[in-house]
Amino acid sequence: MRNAEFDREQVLRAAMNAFLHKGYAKTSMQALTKATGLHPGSIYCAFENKRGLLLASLEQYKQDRNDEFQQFFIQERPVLDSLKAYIDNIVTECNSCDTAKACLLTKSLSELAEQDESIKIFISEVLEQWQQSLSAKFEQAKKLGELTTTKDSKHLARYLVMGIYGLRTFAHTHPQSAVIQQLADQLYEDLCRE
Amino acid sequence: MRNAEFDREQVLRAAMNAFLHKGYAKTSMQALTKATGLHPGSIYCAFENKRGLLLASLEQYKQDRNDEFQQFFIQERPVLDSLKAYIDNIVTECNSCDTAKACLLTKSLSELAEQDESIKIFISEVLEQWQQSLSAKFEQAKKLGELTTTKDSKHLARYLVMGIYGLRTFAHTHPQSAVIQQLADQLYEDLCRE
DNA sequence: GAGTATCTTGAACGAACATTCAAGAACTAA
DNA sequence: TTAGTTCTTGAATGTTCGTTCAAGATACTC
Repeated sequence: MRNAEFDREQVLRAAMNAFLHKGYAKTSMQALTKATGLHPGSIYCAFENKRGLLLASLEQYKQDRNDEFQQFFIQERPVLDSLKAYIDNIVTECNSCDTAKACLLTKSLSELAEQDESIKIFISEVLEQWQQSLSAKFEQAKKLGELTTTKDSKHLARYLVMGIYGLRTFAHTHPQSAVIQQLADQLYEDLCRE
Repeated sequence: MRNAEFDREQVLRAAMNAFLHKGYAKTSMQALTKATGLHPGSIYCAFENKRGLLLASLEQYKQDRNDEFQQFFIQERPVLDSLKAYIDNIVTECNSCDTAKACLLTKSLSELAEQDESIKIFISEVLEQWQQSLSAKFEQAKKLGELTTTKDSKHLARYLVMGIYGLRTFAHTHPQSAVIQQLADQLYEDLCRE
């Protein structure tokens, strides 16, 4: 017996960054061996092929994003304050370097949805879960009396998700602009209105 | 002397569809020769290379989209009615086949922004012009008393653009869903409020 | 410490890629 | 009809791609 030598999470984060940077098609195996420090054989042994490495990276990305999400709502403060902090964090991402302003899930979805049905389904499910988490937070805010609106929590969550998608795309044409924060503020305001 | 035989617009629309369908990297020259009906030599003679064909396609896409935009506002009716019809048309696109729900500009931006600065600049400028056209319509609606809001027209245009970006991404995970229309309606409502 | 199972290594593979170019076809002008 | 110019054709090119696999290295078991 003998265990693999590499750190799986470390490898997957390196692959994540590579895919985020160049997209799936343009990220060559050569680039992936360089980024991960693994030789081709090891990658194929551990992840079957390039597609498998993307799937594993998406899975890791999902977990990382999930953990991050939980962190924002773990603190003792109004739910809406946590939500605002969560949105503002996304704004910060949008105003940072090119790699961070994109979301690996939506980027991969856009590139591969038409070519790979099962990847499309996987990503759609992850995004749906995220939406449901947000919906639960809106519901919580309503129950605690923080939020007074007649609108359905699920609708609010969808609207926020749509806004965040839009924000990220918008950021591509507006590097480090105060406009992103302005739009995010407007979005938050519209969500919490009446 | 002798003129080229092919119809440039027809060729560019075929290329546009190919790029929209598979993305730039995954659209091979072989696929492009098939889609356009042109032989490699003709493409390289007319557009220099694959990248040149994309640029020409983007230019054509810009013109087509511009013409389409103007059509919505040429009719004699309240500006806001035209705007609503314009948004609803996008909803229809989002609910149609996979190829139509994406925008070639944002799709190419997402794929190539980090690798090709001049393509990024070109696309950013086209999107900025679109935003300004929308801004002008909001301004017009204000002047005509259709819209009563304290908000800056440019801000409204940015918010709408963000919403449309988000709508298109959202549509990728929700094929032919009533939810898209619901979100668009909410977006329009938020824009025209107070 | 010998034997064995597993992991690592990286050169080698065929396939697919963007691009080229010389030969052939077609149109124009005289 | 002919000469000249331009466009079309598609096989060939060199490169890069994802993937394989046999040889070597390493750790565990008994």
